[in-house]
Amino acid sequence: MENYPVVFSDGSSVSPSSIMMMNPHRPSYSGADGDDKERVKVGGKKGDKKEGTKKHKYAFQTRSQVDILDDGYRWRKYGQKTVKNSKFPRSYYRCTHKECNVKKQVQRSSKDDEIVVTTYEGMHSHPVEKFIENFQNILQHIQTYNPY
DNA sequence: CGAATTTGACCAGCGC
DNA sequence: GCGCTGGTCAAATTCG
Repeated sequence: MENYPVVFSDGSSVSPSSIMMMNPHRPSYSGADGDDKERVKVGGKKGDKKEGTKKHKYAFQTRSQVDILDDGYRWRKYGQKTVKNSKFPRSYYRCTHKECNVKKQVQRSSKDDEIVVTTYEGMHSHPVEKFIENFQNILQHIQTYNPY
């Protein structure tokens, strides 16, 4: 539906570099989009203004029974909504940082509950709180789950 | 006690 | 113009 790059890890062509792209630890992290002060639509309670600012989105489809993949950041769930296309509700997470407006959305496939689609939106403007030395190991672990 | 989570309500966009 | 879907906030609750 969207046009943002999608990386499939359940197939076999997983791209860890794509995931690392949102990791500030990488020197190449800066360059994806210098627009981290994007104005996103925030509810409608207050006088909000919808800016035409483009917001980057990255979707990752992983095969895992755990929807919460620790990527080094802390996430605070701010909502849960049921999607008509899925029997399972979609969870909305947000980075628990002062000025970090990075959002993360986790959705499971109705057909394959083991398939979890994680969509990252925005970019972290702060260093990783928890450095995961086994980050790539986690990805490898996910790939290992490939039954094919 | 503080922070994160839960759940319902509210709002905007799109379709009809 | 109304209704539906999807997305976010806010208050209360629970967890650590």
